[in-house]
Amino acid sequence: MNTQATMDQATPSPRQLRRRQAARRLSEEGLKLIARQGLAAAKVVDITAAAGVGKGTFFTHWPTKDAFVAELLDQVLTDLARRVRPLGLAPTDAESLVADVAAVHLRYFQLRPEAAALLNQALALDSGGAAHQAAVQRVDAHLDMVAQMITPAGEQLGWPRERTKELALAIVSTAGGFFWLGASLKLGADTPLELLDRLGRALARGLAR
Amino acid sequence: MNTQATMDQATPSPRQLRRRQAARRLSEEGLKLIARQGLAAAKVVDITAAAGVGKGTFFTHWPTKDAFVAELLDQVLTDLARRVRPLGLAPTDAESLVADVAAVHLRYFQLRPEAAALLNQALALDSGGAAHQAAVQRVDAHLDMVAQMITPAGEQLGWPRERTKELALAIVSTAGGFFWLGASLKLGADTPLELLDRLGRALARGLAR
Amino acid sequence: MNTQATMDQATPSPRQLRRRQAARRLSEEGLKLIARQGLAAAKVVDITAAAGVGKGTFFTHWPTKDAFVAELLDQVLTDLARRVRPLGLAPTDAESLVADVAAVHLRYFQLRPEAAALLNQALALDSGGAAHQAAVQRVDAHLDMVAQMITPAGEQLGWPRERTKELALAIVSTAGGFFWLGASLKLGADTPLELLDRLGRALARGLAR
Amino acid sequence: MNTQATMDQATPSPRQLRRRQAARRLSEEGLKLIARQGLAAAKVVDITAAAGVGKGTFFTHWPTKDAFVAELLDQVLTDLARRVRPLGLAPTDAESLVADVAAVHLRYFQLRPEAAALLNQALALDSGGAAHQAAVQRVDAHLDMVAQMITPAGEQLGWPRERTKELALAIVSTAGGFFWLGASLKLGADTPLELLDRLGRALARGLAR
DNA sequence: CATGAATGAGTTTTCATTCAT
DNA sequence: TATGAATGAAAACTCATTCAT
Repeated sequence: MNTQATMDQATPSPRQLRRRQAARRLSEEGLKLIARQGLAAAKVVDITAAAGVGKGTFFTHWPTKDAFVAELLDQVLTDLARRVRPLGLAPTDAESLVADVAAVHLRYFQLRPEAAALLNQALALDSGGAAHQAAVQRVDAHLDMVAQMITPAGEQLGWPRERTKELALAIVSTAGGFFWLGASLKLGADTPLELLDRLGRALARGLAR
Repeated sequence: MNTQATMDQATPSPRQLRRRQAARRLSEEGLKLIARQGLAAAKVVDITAAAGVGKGTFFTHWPTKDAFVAELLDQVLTDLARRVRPLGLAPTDAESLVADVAAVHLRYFQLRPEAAALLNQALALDSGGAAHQAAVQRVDAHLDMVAQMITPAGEQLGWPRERTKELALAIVSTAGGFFWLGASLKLGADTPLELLDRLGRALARGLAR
Repeated sequence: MNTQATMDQATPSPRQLRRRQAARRLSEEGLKLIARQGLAAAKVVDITAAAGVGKGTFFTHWPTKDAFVAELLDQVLTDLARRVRPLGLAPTDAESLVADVAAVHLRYFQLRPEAAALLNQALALDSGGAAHQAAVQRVDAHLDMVAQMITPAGEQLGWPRERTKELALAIVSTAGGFFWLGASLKLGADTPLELLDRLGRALARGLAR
Repeated sequence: MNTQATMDQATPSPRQLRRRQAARRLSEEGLKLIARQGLAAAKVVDITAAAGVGKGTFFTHWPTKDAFVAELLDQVLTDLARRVRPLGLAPTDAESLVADVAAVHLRYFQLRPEAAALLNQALALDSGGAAHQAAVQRVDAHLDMVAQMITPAGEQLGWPRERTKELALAIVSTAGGFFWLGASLKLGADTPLELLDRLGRALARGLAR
C-alpha cells in the first residue's frame, strides 16, 4: 500500500521525475530539430545531445524513432484539439463557428510552426511502413473530430453533410500548409492576427452563397 | 546538306530520341513513386526499374537525386504557372481574379496530387543542404509570380500591398496542403469541382470586409 | 575517491581498453592489407574483417578511410623519426652522420616494408583531394626534420646549404623506394645489413669530392 | 601484292595514320594525367577527352585500362633501356660504369617525372590482379637487364655476384623514388645535374671499400 | 572504325538499433 | 536505468566496359 506502484499519482520517486524531465526535453528538442532540419536529418543522436542525455536513453523511452514521431504528432494534435473543442460548447451561428475553428488552427500553427512542419513530415514517411499508417490514422482522427464539430454548421451553410470531412480537411490543411510553406519561405511568422482572421473567416463566409 | 547537323532542332538522332524518352519516363515514374512512397523511400533504383532502365542511366541524366527532384519541382511549377498566367490577361473584378487563381491551383493539385506531394516533400529536405535551398527558391519564385498577379486585386479588396506575398502563400498553400493531406488520407480526390470552387472563392470573398 | 574519474590517465575503463585494442588491430591489419594489396584494393570491410570487428566500427574510430591512411602515415613517420632523431645528439663527423641517417632509414624500411609501401601509396592518392595534400605535408615535415639534422654535415661535405632538403629527399626516397620496389619484386627483404650499410654509406661518401 | 595488308610498312592508309596518331595522343595524355592525378583518379573518359577522341575509341586500342597502363609502363621502360644499353658497349672502369648507369636513370626520371610516377603507381595496383603481375614482371625484366650489365663491374667492386640484382634495384629505385617523391613535394625538378651526378656517383664509389 | 549512351558491380559511408557494462 | 560502443543493412553514386548506330 505504501509502495510506489500502489498509487499512481503519489509522489513519484525523484528518479521517475528525472526520467519524465528527460522525456519532455527529448520531445521538445526533437520537435524543434525535426522542424528545423527535416525528419530524416534530425538524427537520434542529435536529439539526445540537444536534450543532454545519452543516445541509448532515447530507446528506453520509445522503442523506435518512428514511435517517437508518432507520439510527437499525437501530442501536437491533442494539444491542438484542446483548444478547438471548447468552441463546440458555446453556441454561435454557423458561420462564426467554422470561422473560429479555422482561426484557432491558424493561430496555433502560427505560434508553433514546428507543429505544422511535423504534421507535413509525418505524412511523408514511407508509405509502406507502419509509421506512415499510424500518422495517417492520427491525423484522420483529428479530422473526424473537427468534422463532427462542424457538421451541423456546414449543413446550415449548404455544405453537403457527407462531405463535411473535406471541409475539415480544408480548414486543417489551410492552416497547416500555410505555416509549413511559410516557415520554409520565411513568411507568415509575423502576419498580423487580424489578417489571419480574415483568411480564416474567408473560408467560412465563402461557404455561404 | 540534309544531314542532321544542318539544322539545330531538326530530326534529333533516334538515339537522342530514345534518350529523351527515357528521361521523360524517369520523370513520370519518379514523380509517381515520390508521391506514393515518399521522397526518401523512393530509391533511385526503384525509379529506374519503374522506367525500365539501368540504375546508372539515371545518373547520366541528373548528377544527383536532389538535382532530379529539383527538376521535377521546376517542371511542376512551370506547368502550373502556364495555367495561372493567362488569368492575368483577361480583365475581371478583383474578387474574381483572386478566386480564379485559387481555383486554378486547387484544380491543378486535384488532378495531380503527385504535384502537391512533391511540393511538400521537396521543402522537407535537409534544411542544411543545397537541395533545400533550391527548392525553397523555386517555390519562392512561384509565389512572387502569383503575388505580382494579384497585388492590385488584393489592394482593391483592402489587403495591404506589402503583404500580398502572404496572400499568394495562402492561395498556394491552401491548394497544395489540401491535396497533400488529402492524398495521404484518401480524401479530396473526388471532391466535386463545384465545392472546390466554393472553397476557392471563399478566400477571395473573405478578403472583402 | 578511488574511482576512475579521479585521475585522468588512471585505469581506463575496460570498455575503453577494448576500444583501443580494436583501433590498434585495425591499424595493424590495415597497414598489412594496404601493403599487400594496394591502397585502393584494401577495402574497409576487409580491414575490419581482418581486425575482427564490424564494418561500422571502423567509422567510429576514423571519419573516413582517408583519415585512417593519414593516421597510419603519421604513425609510421613518427615511429621512424623516433629512431632518426637520436643520431643528431651524439657528435660524429659529417660523413658518418649522413651515412647513419641513411642507414636508419634503410633498416627501418627493410624491417617494415609495409611502411615503405604506405609512404609510396599515400602519395599516389588523387592529387585533387585533401588526402593527398595531407600526405604530402606529412612527408614534407619529415623531410624538413631530416634536412635540419643534416644541414651542417652536408655543408661540411660541400653540399649547397639551400639544397639540403634535396639531400634529405635522396636519403628518404632511396630507402623507401628500394624497399617499395623490392617488396613488389620480392627483393631486398634478406639483403644483408652489411650490404645495406654500404649502400647507405655510399651516399655519404659520394658527397665528398 | 598491292593490297595494304601485303606490305607491313608500306604507305599506311591515312586512316591507319590517324589511328596511330590517336593512340600516341592517348598514351601521352594518359601518362600525364596518371602522373598528375594518380592512376585511379585518371578516368578513361578524362584521357580520351584530353586526347580529343570519343570514349569508346580507347577500347579499340586497348582491351582494358590495365592493358593501357601495362603498355605505358613498357614504353617507358623500353625508352629508358634504350638510353642505358649503350653504356655497356663502351669500355670503362667498373666504378664509372655503375655511376653512369645510375646517372642515366636519374636524368631520365628528372626529365620525365611522369615516368617515375607511373613506375610507382603501376606497382600499387591490386596485388590480386593480373595487372599487378604484369607490371611486376616488366619492372623485373628491366632490373634483370640492368643487373646483367653491371654484374662484372659489381664483382670488381667487391659486390657479391649473386646479389647484383639488388644493386640494380638500388640504382633504379633510387632514381625512381627520388623523383616520384620529389614530384609530389615539388622538389628535385631543378636540382642541378652536377648534384644529381654526385648522388649517382655516390652509389658507385660507395661500393668500393 | 568511331562514338557515346547504357549498364551494374562494387565501394564508401550513414545511422537506427542493440546490448554489455 | 543510463550509457555509448558496436553493428550491418541500406543507399547514393562511380566508372570501366559493352554495344548499337
